[in-house]
Amino acid sequence: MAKAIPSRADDYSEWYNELVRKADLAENSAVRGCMVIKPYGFSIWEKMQRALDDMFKETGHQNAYFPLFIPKSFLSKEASHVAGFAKECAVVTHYRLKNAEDGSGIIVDPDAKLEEELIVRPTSETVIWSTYKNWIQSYRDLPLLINQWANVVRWEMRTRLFLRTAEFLWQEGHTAHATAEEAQAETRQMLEVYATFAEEWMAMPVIRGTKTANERFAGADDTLCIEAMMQDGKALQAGTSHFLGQNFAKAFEVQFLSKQNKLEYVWGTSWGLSTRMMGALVMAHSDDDGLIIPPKLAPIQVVIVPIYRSDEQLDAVTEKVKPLMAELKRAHISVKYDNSDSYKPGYKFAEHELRGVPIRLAIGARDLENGTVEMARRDLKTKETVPFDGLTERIAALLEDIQKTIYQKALDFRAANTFVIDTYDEFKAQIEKGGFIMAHWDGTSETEEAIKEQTKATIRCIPFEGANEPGVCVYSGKPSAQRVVFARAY
RNA sequence: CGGGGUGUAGCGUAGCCCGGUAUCGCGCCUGCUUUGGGAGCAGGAGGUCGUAGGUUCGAAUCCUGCCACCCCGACCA
Repeated sequence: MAKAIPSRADDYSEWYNELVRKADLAENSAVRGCMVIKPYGFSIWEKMQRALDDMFKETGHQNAYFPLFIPKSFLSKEASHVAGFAKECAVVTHYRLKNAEDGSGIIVDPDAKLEEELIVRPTSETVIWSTYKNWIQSYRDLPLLINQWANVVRWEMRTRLFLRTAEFLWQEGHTAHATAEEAQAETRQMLEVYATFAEEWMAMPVIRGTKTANERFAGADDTLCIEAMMQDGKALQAGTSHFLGQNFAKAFEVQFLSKQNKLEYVWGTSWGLSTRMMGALVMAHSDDDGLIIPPKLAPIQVVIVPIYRSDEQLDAVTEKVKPLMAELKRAHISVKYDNSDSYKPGYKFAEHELRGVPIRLAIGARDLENGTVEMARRDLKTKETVPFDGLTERIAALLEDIQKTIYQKALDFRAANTFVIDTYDEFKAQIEKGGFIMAHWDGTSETEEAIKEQTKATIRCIPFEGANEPGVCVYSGKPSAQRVVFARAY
């Protein structure tokens, strides 16, 4: 039978799109640039949410919710912020529909025009800071550590499932602090939360670093990010954490009285991580047979497929499986017994591989006789026959091993596709082949722009670690203090 | 918004150049046999060919407008 999904090597975009659809994660909606996240895809997102939310709580944050609509005037208060988002905003201008007088259908009632247009939030800094103005008066009100889970809308020219949709789900943290140092520490701390999430939960290694001025968030003094490498060698920005300085505090007049009884502007941060991570999950680990979901994020960690010829055999297998399932659940391992009679085992095997279930068990008459079970791991596609006794411990250990193995595989892939380069000719040749390029940069926007123009490569980040040797810029030959990460990006 | 491509059954497609109301596969329904890697056979249901016009005795096919989607660019998490 033909492969369900095109090979990664043929056309990476096609492979990605087909996989997202076939694995039942999401599909295009009838609404331009939006997507429908299907139940299976959403269950993975829920696991991501829970993991992140726990880490936010551990670091002292609370959840809240702010409005979807932003009065136009709010958005214009911070000059660089509005400049950054103006081109991609959905705008509400009316509040009522009516039947057309000529009977041609429903039209917007021209009499129902809003006094002031509402913007569907592309991000919530402005509504939130206008609220913070009322919440903060004293140093005793600080720090204010708030997160919200929400949807936002950015009217992108070109969309792509999970990676860039007109509407997407995310969390956005917005904090206010008494000092710049404290806000900067918060920015750095939340980046580390994201990095931990990416590496320990998603099994996806990331480079932590700072964005250049060109790539900085609109309204921030400093933008930190984590960058991951996808299997086609392109970079994906997986999370950002911004130090907002006093920009929003000044724009929204958020001031507090300090211990010294001085009126001061607060210092802000914001940080966000979106459903784009679902795309990252697909592109970081999957193979031509389907998804490979890290065990820690898999909605189903173990699937059990019974092999039988008669109802009696099925009953016998079911009796054997029942106590095992109870035991797995006690060990907090999620398990599904796929006893549907509609499909044959081979079909079920392929289906669960497509969906990325980490471990598959197959049990038939032969196993009942021998006290064994066939255990298959999704990541390496290997299988072995193991004793039924002690299965729970074996499965727990294997889940951990799979989590480690796919992380290591991604790390090795990144290492094999990261190149230290010192001449512009080599730079241009390598960027065509993909991967990360560690090169010196003179620190100017002109050089960054010129390289982007000529090679489509951008500076993904100025990494915190591992590139701290002086040299000369690969483009201009001017002095450089450290190497930066160049790549083509999503 | 520029450049390219596609729109035919739930999904994937042939037919279009050279007009005569539609091909094949998957899926779906029924029955029997199957079940340790995507089952086999037999029978069956399902399409105003994206949409609106035009040309013609006759349009999936030719012409024009519109719409949608995909890929490449600009924009971006």
